[in-house]
Amino acid sequence: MVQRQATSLRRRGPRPLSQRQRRILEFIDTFAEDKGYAPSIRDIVKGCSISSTSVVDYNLRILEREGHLRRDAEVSRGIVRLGQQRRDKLAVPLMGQIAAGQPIPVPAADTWSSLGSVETMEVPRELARGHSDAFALRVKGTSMIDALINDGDIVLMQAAQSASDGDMVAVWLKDEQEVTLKKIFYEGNRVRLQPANSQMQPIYTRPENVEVQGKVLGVIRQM
Amino acid sequence: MVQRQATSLRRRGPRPLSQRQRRILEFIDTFAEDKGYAPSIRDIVKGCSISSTSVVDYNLRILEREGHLRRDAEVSRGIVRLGQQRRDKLAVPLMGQIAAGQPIPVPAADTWSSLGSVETMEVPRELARGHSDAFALRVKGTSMIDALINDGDIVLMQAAQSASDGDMVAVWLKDEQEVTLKKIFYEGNRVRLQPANSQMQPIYTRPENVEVQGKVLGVIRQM
DNA sequence: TGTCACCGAGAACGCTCGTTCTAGCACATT
DNA sequence: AATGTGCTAGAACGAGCGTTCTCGGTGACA
Repeated sequence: MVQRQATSLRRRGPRPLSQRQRRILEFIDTFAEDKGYAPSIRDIVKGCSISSTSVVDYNLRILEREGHLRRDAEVSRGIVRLGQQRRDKLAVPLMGQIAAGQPIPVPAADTWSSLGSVETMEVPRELARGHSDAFALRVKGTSMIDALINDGDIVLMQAAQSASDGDMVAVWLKDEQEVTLKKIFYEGNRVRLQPANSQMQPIYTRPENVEVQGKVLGVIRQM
Repeated sequence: MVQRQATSLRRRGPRPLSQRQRRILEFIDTFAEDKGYAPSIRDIVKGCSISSTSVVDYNLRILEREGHLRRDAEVSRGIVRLGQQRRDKLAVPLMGQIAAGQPIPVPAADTWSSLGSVETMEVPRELARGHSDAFALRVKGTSMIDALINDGDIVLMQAAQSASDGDMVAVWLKDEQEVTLKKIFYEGNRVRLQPANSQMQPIYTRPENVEVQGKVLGVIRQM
């Protein structure tokens, strides 16, 4: 098991977690979500393919010292996860607005993971369907109305440079200088952009003119 | 300990809990909230001033049978409380479908509080805006498309018999024998039903023809 | 008066589980 | 080469804990 970390990094600040420690944390979460109570140390042994309880105990001490969980001594299943939002909600950054006249502001990896000051909102976990790097945008204007998206709606997005046929995507149309949300279909030497509203007509354009900016995971509208 | 119940009452239906059983349930909740994990049977013995673990076991069996909690056999602290929502997420019952041809199935108070088998989904608490008796419906068909609601969308509803001007409501149109989602405006001797889509025309009808069935709190669409 | 369902008490059995002790390997430091 | 640190392994101890068995008491019903 080669997962050693440079010692120099450990001297100062909170230490990065080893792969095994991250695995344990993740297992504790999924176990608790699944069963409704915390795993025992031997549950973790089995769930993470570890050979001994002492290894788990050792790593749990570290995780407790680093503030990721709390343990009550001598208490079965006394592990309590700390500092994480509720299991069935996903906190996504609300990046700003999406309007017809400008590209969408894609989060630059470190923009909000280090700097935690961006507004976030919680969405049902089912909406994101496993995409943990999702982000949200508030729609400005009614230019997306043929995609059944109104002024003020919130779209849950995932950054992407390409898409598959039928995906609902945010595309930047270079000629028109605007973004729009449409279902995308690649048809040989042209691209069909199909509104979600069946009563509306699709847009046909050249492949060079479209630039996929992200996939739409869902829409939330508050009345 | 005088807490005996009339035997005749026990024969049918869900039995009322004894004082001791209510005490145990309450203790489980406060313990879990306080510590972050479920109490052991001996914790309950101490916390409820009971003299034996078998008494707790006996009552826990009853509580499990009555659906107040779930127990995993042979698992320490394997008690999981059921039927109570967490504080900062909102679990709403997914009542079924809403289609144009039929009224919405309003939850009849006891329909899902006793019978716990209905599907539930979790929504962002902001969406419900304080309405804790909200419920959800899956939209069937594209008849609501002028309200920017598509086939498969989920609408978060609150039962209501009346509405204020500008509310987005589900109304049952008696003459047309269908439900639709519109913004409602009372204009003297007529009612204006305005689609959310500004490109669509409003419907005007007689007040007697409309029957408000619920307010729309929000819309969730999953791609 | 006897039977039965309901309920509580006490004790013992045996698995569950946290803890701890010893040992060993890899790598860095001195 | 000697020492220290980070980490993994295996095993055993002992307390925690769910389960179950026996015994007793109370009230309802016939």
